[in-house]
Amino acid sequence: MGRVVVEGGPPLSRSASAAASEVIREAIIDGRLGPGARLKEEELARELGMSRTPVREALLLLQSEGLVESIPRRGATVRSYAVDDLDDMYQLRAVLEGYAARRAATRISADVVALLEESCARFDRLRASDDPRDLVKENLFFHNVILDAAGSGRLVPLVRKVIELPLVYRSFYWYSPEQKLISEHYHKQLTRALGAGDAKRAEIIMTEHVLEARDFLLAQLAADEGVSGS
Amino acid sequence: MGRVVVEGGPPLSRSASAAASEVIREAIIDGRLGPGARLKEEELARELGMSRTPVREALLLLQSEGLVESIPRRGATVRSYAVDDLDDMYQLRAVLEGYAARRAATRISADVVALLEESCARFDRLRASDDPRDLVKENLFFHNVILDAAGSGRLVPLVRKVIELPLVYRSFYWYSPEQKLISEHYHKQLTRALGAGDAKRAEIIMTEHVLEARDFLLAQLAADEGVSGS
DNA sequence: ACCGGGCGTTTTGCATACTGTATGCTCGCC
DNA sequence: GGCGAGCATACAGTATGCAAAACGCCCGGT
Repeated sequence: MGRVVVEGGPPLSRSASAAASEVIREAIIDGRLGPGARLKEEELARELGMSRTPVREALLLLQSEGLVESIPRRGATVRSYAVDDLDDMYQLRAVLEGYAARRAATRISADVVALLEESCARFDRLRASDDPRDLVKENLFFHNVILDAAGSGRLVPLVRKVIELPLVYRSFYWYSPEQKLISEHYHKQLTRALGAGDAKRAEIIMTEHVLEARDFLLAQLAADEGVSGS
Repeated sequence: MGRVVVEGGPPLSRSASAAASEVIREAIIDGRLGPGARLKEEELARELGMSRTPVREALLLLQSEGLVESIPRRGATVRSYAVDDLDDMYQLRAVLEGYAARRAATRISADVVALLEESCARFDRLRASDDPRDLVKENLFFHNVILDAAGSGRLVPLVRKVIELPLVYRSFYWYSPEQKLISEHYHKQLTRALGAGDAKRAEIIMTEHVLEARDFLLAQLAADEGVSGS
């Protein structure tokens, strides 16, 4: 079952392997490929209209990002995470993003703050939407802007590793209207603190923001006991 | 010029790509392949006695680890780090290892503390040695024990990424006798704080320890202006 | 003499072909 | 009838071949 599992829209990058990693990553993050799903090289290659080689390279990349797990002679699967792992990752994320916020506060420029404000506005508009997908993207954008503003090249790939994964489980997380509201609030507060150059406060807000996200997610998981949304 | 640049000793893994990544990583870390060195796929394949495919995969892996830099159509080189990058990485390392120490304080067991004490003792003995290599290893061991004691599976690979790199520049860093003494002191203090379960203090000590290491390294770099050891 | 364009070489990127190993099934033996 | 060995199959791992892009070089022009 499930014939066309992955399928990109736009013409994509000119590099086949990069295109493959983008498409597969997208598919994993927005749930088309659920945790535990097998990723057969040949099948993916066929669906993406390319040979196995770039697919292999893409899978290798995704593995290094922690999205994919690969057992030596048995192929790759979408990595599934235990609750304890998620807890761990969110704590790490809190530490790292807190640090990012602290750095960003003293480095951010006015127009980047404007970007954050715009993101907040869009976030507000998207809250009404039923489909959480756009909201997830907007949220990711917000956090990425701060990450970039931190001005640490090494930080970005590190955080990506810890950020993207939990997104797999986001679907039902974002269904909570209160959570949407609270997240928007923290985004606004964060924007203000960064605009004011208040490093300590930005760090605190970000840390709390992430830890609350963890709490919500874990609570949902405990309630729904292992159901993987949609 | 350098014919046999890379060359492993033992029979290595039975997986060619894994073997390749190990050999190349070793070569980079211990300096046989200096920063900026070009890594031509065919050349490496020839020297390692395999085809280009596993070499490509190895390079991809090393790229994800930050040891190698690859420009799309122009091949891979050993990544060279500017002073600013090193600064960045050490700050990140301070944050991450500080967090690790904090977690470890409440999770560490008595026998693991004993391990740390033994490491301190060995460290003390090794201080006399001219060759810093053993000292580097002992230091790495100490930090790894704490990392493991932190009990966060996600933390270890993350820190590795930030720890391994600066090791390239380690050689002359450890030549300073005062630095040896100070490092040993911090290791002892850290061991005590962890043994006492004092999380806050362990974090502070570790953070300062790493940041001081950064300061020493950067000072050395500024003095020697771009000389790469030996 | 210096600069710009065209050609050859080098080297990556992708595709295809082959090999080895793990898995599941069936058949034969106990 | 249950169990283990052998076989078939499927798939990852590796090798090789091909095409296209980037770089250096040489040559002609100004």
